[in-house]
Amino acid sequence: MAIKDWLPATVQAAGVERVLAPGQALFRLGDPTAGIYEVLQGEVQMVRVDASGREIILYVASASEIFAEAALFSPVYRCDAVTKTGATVRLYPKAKVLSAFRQNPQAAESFMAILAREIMHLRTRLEQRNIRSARDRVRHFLAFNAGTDGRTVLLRGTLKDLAGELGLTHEALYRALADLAAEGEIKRSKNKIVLRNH
Amino acid sequence: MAIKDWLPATVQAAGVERVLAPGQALFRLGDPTAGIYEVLQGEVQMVRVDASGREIILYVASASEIFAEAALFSPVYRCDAVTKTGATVRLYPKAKVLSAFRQNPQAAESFMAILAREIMHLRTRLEQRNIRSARDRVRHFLAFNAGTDGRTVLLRGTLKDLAGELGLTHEALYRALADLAAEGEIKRSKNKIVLRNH
DNA sequence: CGGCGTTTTGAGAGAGCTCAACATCGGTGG
DNA sequence: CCACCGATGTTGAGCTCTCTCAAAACGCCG
Repeated sequence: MAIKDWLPATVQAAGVERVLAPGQALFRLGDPTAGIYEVLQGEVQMVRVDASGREIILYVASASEIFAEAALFSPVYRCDAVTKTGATVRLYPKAKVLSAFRQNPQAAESFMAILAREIMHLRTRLEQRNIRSARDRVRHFLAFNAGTDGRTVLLRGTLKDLAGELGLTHEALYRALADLAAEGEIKRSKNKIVLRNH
Repeated sequence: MAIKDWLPATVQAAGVERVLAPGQALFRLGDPTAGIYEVLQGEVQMVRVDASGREIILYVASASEIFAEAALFSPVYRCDAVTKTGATVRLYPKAKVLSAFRQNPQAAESFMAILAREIMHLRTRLEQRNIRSARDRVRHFLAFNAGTDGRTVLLRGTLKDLAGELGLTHEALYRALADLAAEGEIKRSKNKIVLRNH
């Protein structure tokens, strides 16, 4: 769900773009919250530093994703946001977003719907990770992401990206797909996979 | 975050309890949405049946958890909710909840905050699952769940439960904890674990 | 005490990871 | 048009780590 589909136009207009150099921090733990961010290009890592100085990664936001939603409801950021490779982000100021929600219950409802859907999606992915077998994990992904016909799965990025999303190495994913195809359970095409009932 | 801490009292009063027998369905794919549910006791599985008749599990809700939040924004349920072992749930009717949000922006904001926090938590858990090594996964958990002193982690349930949350077998968790303790990285007590800087 | 669930330790096997080599594809520039 | 290059895709072989199965110690509660 893209920002432009639910964020009120007035708030969208208030968006501020910012280009981050590799290694640069967008905000740090304890900084007063400015608003929510959308990743336009690159990746932004949310990290927290533990007592012994090690970094723990909380989340890695990629292009088109929103992060720091919780900042709307907290006076300060609860972690650091850093980009390793550089990134472009857009900031939607907290005050503008919140006042839009207060004046426009419809907008608030849309935002809640987005958040609720994201929760559902994350829970499903987490459930997927409970599946040990690479093959079954791929099956779970395919079944859940099948289109309206229940059989066709369109692939967005590369298989390598998909491997990351599934928590597998790309080799394991290639092998699982090759096996499933060899046994006739799926049929692979350029940018899609078709499930076959057997 | 318990329901009673954020759901307006008027809506809470409208909650309806329901006892489910083992194997019973709470709702099915396509049923008109009634509202959101809270699990009081037992477990409720959200499942979807794929084209070839296999079940894919989307989520398993346990005691005190809320599920079907997305139902507030959809006319029909998008999956089945079934309990294997029996459960008690409480239903908060959709109309009551939504009207409370419309009349009371404060309540809407609280709900958004809950959802945003849940997203953050889920993302962190998902990131945790990207860690292969049992030991490092435990480290990630401990670092993230350390109290205000950055060193003490209070354990809520049993270690077995924790193993499930971490996506490890209980044996693997026991061994990882034993190793960390043997190397002096942590100190274990009755219901807590203390990190030691070294 | 007896029973049940959690915690703990042991041994073995399997599955995915790691490292490595190679194929394939798309884009770029001579 | 072709050579080159980088990234993706693919396959092979070995190893490590966790899972699985098993057994026993421990703690709690009736």
